[in-house]
Amino acid sequence: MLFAKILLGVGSLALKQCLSGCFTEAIDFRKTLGVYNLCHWFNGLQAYMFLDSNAVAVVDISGCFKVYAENCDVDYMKKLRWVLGVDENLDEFFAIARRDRILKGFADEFKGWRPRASDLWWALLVAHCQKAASFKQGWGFLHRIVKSYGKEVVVEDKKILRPPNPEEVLQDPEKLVNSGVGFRAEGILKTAEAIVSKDLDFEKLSKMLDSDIEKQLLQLPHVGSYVARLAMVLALRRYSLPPVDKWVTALVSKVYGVEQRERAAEAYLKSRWDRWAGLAVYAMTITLDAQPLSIALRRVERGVTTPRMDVEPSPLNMGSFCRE
DNA sequence: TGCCAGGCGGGGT
DNA sequence: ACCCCGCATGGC
Repeated sequence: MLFAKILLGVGSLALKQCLSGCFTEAIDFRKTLGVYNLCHWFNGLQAYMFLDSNAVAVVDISGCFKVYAENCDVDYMKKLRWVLGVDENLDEFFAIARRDRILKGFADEFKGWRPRASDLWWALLVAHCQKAASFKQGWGFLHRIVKSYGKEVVVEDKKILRPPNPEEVLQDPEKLVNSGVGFRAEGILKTAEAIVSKDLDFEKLSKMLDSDIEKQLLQLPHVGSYVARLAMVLALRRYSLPPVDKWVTALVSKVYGVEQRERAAEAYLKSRWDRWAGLAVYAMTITLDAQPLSIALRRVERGVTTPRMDVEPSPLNMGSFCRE
């Protein structure tokens, strides 16, 4: 018994294989797995995805997968399909994108891409980290948070870093502060409390209308409409309310000639994209490599609106964080 | 060296 | 319904 514990290592879970198989759907798994994924979880060939606190899926770019969990009684196939967006029909979104000045190229290159859904906690953490920060700075925070807590699971004899859960962050808030998140720490901690206390609950939210989900999220201190809506895109696949920040406002204003105000940009995005406005914003950040505003604007002017693989870090290429 | 950021909240008008 | 500032750090 004691020997077994030592083999497993302190704090690591003993996971067994529950599922394996291959998807046959026409999905571009390389892009689906690669977009906005940290280097610990995607290496260009395969990705680790956390389906819940006790389950990890290993998915490769050909669409083959294995699911490891403590307990195989859960319907992990359903969770995996949700996380990968296998059953999401984006035809309408891509039809609008093909006629759009910014997303025209994206519509061609990313046909077959599906946004991965992250869990609500990670989605909110990502959103908090993007407040008043460039893409590079924001994802730098996230990378440091994951490394600083250093939580691991063992999958296929390899130790894989996983994000700290909200309990672990509340237990040791100093690691959060030491990750350099600055004033964002308070909002992150309040969000963690709400999730631990079940005031905020994925199952509850997923039954609600988009506008009601936003209202619920806005109850949290230091969560405004940007953080709320980005989390809705990332965790709930709800796209009707676009997360509008200064970057998107300036871009929309320049490209479509609308007044440079958040309200105007939002109204324009909703009228153009209807229920896909949030996904359109997300796609804009991907296709412009989440470059700072001045560079993004220049690229749109020159018509360079598909990702450039030499830009690093970018949503498609986040390996540089691991090499810092 | 400084200055300021892809947001929020609390203060003003 | 606006505008302005501070917030704590990192990045240029």
